[in-house]
Amino acid sequence: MFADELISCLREMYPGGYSHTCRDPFYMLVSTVLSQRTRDEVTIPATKRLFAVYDTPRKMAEADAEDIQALIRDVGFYRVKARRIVEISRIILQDYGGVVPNSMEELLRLPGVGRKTANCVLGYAYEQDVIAVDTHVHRISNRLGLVKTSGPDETEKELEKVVPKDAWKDVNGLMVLFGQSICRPTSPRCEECRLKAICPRIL
DNA sequence: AAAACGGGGGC
DNA sequence: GCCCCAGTTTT
Repeated sequence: MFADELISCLREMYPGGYSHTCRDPFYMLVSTVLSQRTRDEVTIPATKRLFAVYDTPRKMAEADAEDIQALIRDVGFYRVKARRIVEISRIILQDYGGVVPNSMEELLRLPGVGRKTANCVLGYAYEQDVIAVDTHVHRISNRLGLVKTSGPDETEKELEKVVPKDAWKDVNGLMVLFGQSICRPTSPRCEECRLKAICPRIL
């Protein structure tokens, strides 16, 4: 299967792409940190509860981490995430004048921000051509035989070779939607998948 | 390279 | 009750 075939197929399946609550860089950064190792059904409501109280880097920076913890108790790793969100906000306020940085190098200096989170901010909020590789993207790319890789960093490099550049920023959202509904981590719904005729079903 | 962080949902 | 999950940091 060729990557551009898969991408156009996924675009037909999910015409609007992934529907983000908000593409503001700070909202994208905080919501993406909250989403780490945690399902959407939990993180989306929790992020909305959080921003209903603290809607700017300044308010978040001045917040008590324990008050933030109380708002996101159902999110995985909520204690460390609450502390990191306060620290991230302080750095953005003090070092970047309240504006989320727009380079990989600067984003990686923020606590709790790795390549996946940084690429979500760069791709979704700043519209840069990057591929955010999470477990969905890594699993689906290998399951479909698009790449043969052992880790997310390697997957990112290999996908950049086979995916048309104008689709890079959409790969994550499309594969997350596909991975949540059809090509799930365990017990994928192959019978209702429109790719079943050409899928090698690796994994 | 492996462990640790962690509550929620599927089975 | 057990296993896995929109990762990142630490050992």
